[in-house]
Parts: sequence; C-alpha cells; structure tokens
Amino acid sequence: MSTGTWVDRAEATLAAAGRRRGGARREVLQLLDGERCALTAMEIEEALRGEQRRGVSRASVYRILDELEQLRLVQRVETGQAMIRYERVCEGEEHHHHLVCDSCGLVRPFTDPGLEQAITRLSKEVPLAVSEHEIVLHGACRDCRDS
Amino acid sequence: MSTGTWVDRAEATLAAAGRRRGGARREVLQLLDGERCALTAMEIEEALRGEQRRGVSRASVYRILDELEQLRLVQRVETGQAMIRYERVCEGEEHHHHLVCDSCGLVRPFTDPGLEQAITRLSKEVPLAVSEHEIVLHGACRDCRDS
DNA sequence: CTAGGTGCAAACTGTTTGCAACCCT
DNA sequence: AGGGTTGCAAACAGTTTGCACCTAG
Repeated sequence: MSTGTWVDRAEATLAAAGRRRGGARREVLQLLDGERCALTAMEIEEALRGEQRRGVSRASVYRILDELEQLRLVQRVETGQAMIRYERVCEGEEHHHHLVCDSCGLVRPFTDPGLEQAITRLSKEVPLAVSEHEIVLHGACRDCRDS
Repeated sequence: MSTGTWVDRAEATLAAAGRRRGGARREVLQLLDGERCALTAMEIEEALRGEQRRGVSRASVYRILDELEQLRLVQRVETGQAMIRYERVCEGEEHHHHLVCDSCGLVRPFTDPGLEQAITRLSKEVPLAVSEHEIVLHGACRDCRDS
C-alpha cells in the first residue's frame, strides 16, 4: 500500500479530519517531507522565508505543527537544545532515534533493531500504557571531537 | 568509597573546584539529595520557599543548577513538558530513565539492565563519542488510564 | 579585605493567543 | 456566504543576565 508520499497521506488525513487546504500548510508539509530528520519551528520558518517560497508566519508554523502532531503526522523530538524539534512520522518506515552533538548541535538519526526490541519488551512490563518512546544519545560528533 | 551522601560528594567536588559555600546552594543540594526523581527549576524554587527554609531566588536556582550540571553532579532530563528537569547524578547507583504520563504530567523513574546493555553496545557502533543517553517512555499512567 | 555567592528586576527567547483579513469549498 | 486558515503583533513562560550587596575564607 502507501502508494503516495508522506505529503499525500498527510493531506488525506487532514481532509478526513475536515480541514481545508491552505497555502501555509502546504509549504510546511512539503518542507517536512523533504527532511529526513527533525527540524525546529524556527528552522522551518527560516527555510520557508527565502527562495521562491511564499513565506509562512511564525504563528502558522506553530499552529500547523501542533495540528499535525495531534493527527500523528509529525512527532516531537526533544534533543535537550531548549527548542522543540519536529519530524514527520512515516508508517511502516523503521522507527529511528537521535544522536545529538552537544558541541555543535548537530542532530542525526540512527536506527537499531535490538534497541527497539528491548523497548518493546520493556513497554509491557512498565506501569504505564506506553504510546511512544524516545531515545537520545548525547556526545561529540567526529568533527567536534577532532578539533 | 562513597561513605557519604550525594550532598557530601557534591560539596567536596565544589570545594575541589575552588568554590566557596553559600546558603542558597546548600539549600538546593539538600533538596536534590532528598529527591529520587527529576525536578524543574521552578519546583525547586517553590519547594524552598515555604516552611522553615530561607528561600532561594530564581536566578540562583538556575545558576546553581547550571554549575552543578557542569560538574556532573546533576543531569538534565528532557521529558517533553516544555521545562527542563534536573536530578542528582549518583555514581555507582543504577542508571535510571523516565516514564512520563502525557495526561497528568507525572514523571517516574525506572531501570532496566537489558536496555542499558543494548545502549552500551550501541554506543560503540555509532558515529558519535557518546557521553550520555536518555530514554523517555510516554504514555498514560494507571490513574489516567482508568479515568 | 576581596573574590565568589546571592537577590532583584529587567532583558531574552521560544511559544502561544487575540483578532481582523483572507480564501477554500 | 461561512467557517477554517493565515498574518501580525501583543502576551506569555521559562530562562538568563546586569548589577549592587553580602558573605565566606
């Protein structure tokens, strides 16, 4: 299935939720679809300001991200950088987590089946109906380590 | 070793770093020592305001937490609640992670050796000199699930 | 005595909200 | 035509900073 891209699924989900279309949201969806890792609201705003884009106001970026989060089309990622990051949620795609360089702020995704397995097992043993999990590894990336 | 409490180690570390003592810091250390899980700066400020305590200004709470974090006496915990939480770091004590109820905001610690093992293995495979890791499980706690 | 520690209040920064204009449907 | 969508600017909330006073050593 999932013949379309994430954008397609997102637009379908939004339509199903009774939302109309709008230029600002389309821009944000398009941008998020092209990113493989998490962006902050401000990074999104900046990315959409330049070039031939129409630009999207800060308030709209936040409103749209909030809306997409509720529909489970994006998810928050907390990297301990005092800003919330958001990334698209792809069904079927392997779940990934994040490496954060505390020196330069770089955020990179990584995947590990063994870890997912451990989390899945753990989720059943814990006194909480687990709906999501987040793993962040902090350290120094190669560039920062060398310098 | 570690014949003393965390407070003792903290005071020793601070002294070794050439810091003087101060009433505000002593209060914060004492409070953190009595807590088993992460507190926000504001929770700390409030806890120290009442009772027979002397009270510590907001600015000092933040400065002290920042100082303690640099000395690795406390660590930040990101629970996705838009506020940074801090908890003491105990050497030798089993590393723990967090369960967060997205409904009522409750934060609870948990430990899992298998998970630690998976993380340790993973830390060696990844393109980052990993210094810390953080795992947060989100969901609904029992009370929130029932209601 | 004197450098570090502390409180107060103002400044900052990321996020949220109120409201009027806009534009899909 | 009408209600969701957007932009602007003001309001917020948590955090940080400047500066004067205080205090441990």
